[in-house]
Amino acid sequence: MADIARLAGVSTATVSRALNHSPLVNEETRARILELARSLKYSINVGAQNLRLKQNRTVSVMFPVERDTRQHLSDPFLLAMLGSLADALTEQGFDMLFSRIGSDELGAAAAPFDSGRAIGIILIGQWQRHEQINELAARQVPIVVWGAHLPNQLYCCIGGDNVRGGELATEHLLALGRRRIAFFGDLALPEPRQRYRGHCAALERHAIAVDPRLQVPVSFLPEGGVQGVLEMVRRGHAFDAVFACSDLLAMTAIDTLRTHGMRVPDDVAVTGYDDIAQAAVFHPRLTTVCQPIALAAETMVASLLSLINGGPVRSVELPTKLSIRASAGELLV
Amino acid sequence: MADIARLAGVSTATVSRALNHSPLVNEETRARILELARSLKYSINVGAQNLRLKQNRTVSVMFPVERDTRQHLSDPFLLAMLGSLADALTEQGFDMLFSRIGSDELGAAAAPFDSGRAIGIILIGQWQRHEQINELAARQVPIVVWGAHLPNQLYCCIGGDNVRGGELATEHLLALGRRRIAFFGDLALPEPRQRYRGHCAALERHAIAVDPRLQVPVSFLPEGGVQGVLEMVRRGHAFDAVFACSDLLAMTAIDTLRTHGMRVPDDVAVTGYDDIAQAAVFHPRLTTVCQPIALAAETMVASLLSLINGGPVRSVELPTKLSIRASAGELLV
DNA sequence: ATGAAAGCGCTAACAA
DNA sequence: TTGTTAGCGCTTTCAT
Repeated sequence: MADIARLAGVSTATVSRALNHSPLVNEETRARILELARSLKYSINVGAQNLRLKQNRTVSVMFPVERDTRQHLSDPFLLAMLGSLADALTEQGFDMLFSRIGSDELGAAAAPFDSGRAIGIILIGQWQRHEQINELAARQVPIVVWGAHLPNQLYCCIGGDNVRGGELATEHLLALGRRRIAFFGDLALPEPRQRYRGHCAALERHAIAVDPRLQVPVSFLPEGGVQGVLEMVRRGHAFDAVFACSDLLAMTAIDTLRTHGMRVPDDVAVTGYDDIAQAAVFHPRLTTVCQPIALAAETMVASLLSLINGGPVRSVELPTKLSIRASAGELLV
Repeated sequence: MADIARLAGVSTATVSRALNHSPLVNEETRARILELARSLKYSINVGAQNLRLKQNRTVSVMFPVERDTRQHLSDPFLLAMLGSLADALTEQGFDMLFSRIGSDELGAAAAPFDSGRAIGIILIGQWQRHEQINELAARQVPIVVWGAHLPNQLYCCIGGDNVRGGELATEHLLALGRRRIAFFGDLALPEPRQRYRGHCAALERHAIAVDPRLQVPVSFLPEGGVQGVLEMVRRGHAFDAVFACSDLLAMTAIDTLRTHGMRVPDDVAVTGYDDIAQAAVFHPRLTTVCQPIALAAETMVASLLSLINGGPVRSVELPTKLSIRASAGELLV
């Protein structure tokens, strides 16, 4: 900027004004300055500008990673969420600072905010760290979380209606005549736990006893589907359906079922969760609970901005619906 | 920082020194300052620090998006690449600034660098913008690109060995007795073009004429696979195999083939490209050309850092191999 | 071992 | 319409 000022024979203040389209600057001077800036490929130093203006247009998006498993980001659902967040933020003129973070150190999720790099945090997944996130919110860190609604939640939480999702999938399986539905999901995590609650509610409505031997605690990693099927086989407990807590799990489960000579949906009906793009072209096409990714991203961004502006914010449970395809069998109408 | 200085009864200079573990500060003073900082949840303002130190630990990752199609980021391969880049950057202690950018405005890809927000750019995909990227490199913008090696390439380019990949897949299909291989990919883009070259080379080696009626220009969008199959059906030109330029394309193609009553691999053998995680659990399991994503990300990050440090940088073609599974048929040994 | 002062690149009062 | 000056939060020389 100093260079431009010297070359244009004006002060840096005038250059600053010209670059910011201030009406206070002479038309001819402005033209000269802009031309100079263009030819020098000059861009304002955003860091210095932010410092001076005490502003910031960067949002930090945090992706928790299970430390011990050294899993890399593999679930297409989460990845798609990331893409939609990038879209939503770009739309609002914000940059996205993207970070992985160990799920055991969620307390450090506020670092980009504390250090002034970002004006707020979007956290994708709460894991078992409800309390730690609550502490951040109590500290006034602007944070929005993708996850399940929990009691005593101080932070703004956006998520699908997991109980309803659990009901929808289970009701569908029951309508198709399935009675022994294996549930693949880790009840230590809030979202699977709520889905399981919906699942049990549906069973009870049909006067079917909840059988704990049909519940298999598997992680969201791709191997989860494999492990779930192997565990059921090991238990030797009969089952005619699988409720998988993600499409990724459903896909690996179906592959493993097939390896073990079980036909899908004939022998075992399978429902997934998320409705990722590939669910529609998987074979058999996945019947799955649809989570509205783009809407989720937009809602999270809008909530965060509202939070930052001191506006009202409420947690939201996004509507959920069932995408009926082939993997659970055809519904006869 | 001024707050801490006041509370500790020292100058900000001392606080700065204490926080940066300078040996010049009294043990007891340091302890008092650190304790104060902890209790106030104080973090150094990175923007100001960068400004003063003229340093920066942020790398910009740019994702081109086709403007007209308003496609959102949907290819699992690209998404996985993003995850691996995040890992590789975190590993090296860098932050990742993530942006979408219209593929028609790649000239603006250097904006985060020009404005001092990032020390370098990683661009995922070169599209038809070879010249524009060359201009950036000529301007000394530190940039590393994922894409195909091209003549007169001034920028550092990391990519798979596309010609070899094309050969591998085609050789495999030929070995399985296929002779009329449809090629799904847009030859206007460098990577598909090189794969096609390898494809043709393999055909010629087997004295099979290249038939342009088997070449279908489809985009990398999910619909590409559908369109490819529909176009082949429309042409009414017999084919017994499909070479798809991505796994996503292969999957949607297989689904569409099935819809049209063609069995895979019995009637039509299909090979994909990328070897994404889901390729292994798709049905039939995808035979596909493997691109080493994690290695790609590490190489790009290492190259960029080397470039920034004025070290030597060369473009790299990463080794490629075929993951043989079921979608092209079983190879009899 | 500590403080005073200058300056990183920018913007906004205030003055001219 | 333009320039001078101060200061955003930090680090570092130089002095003490």
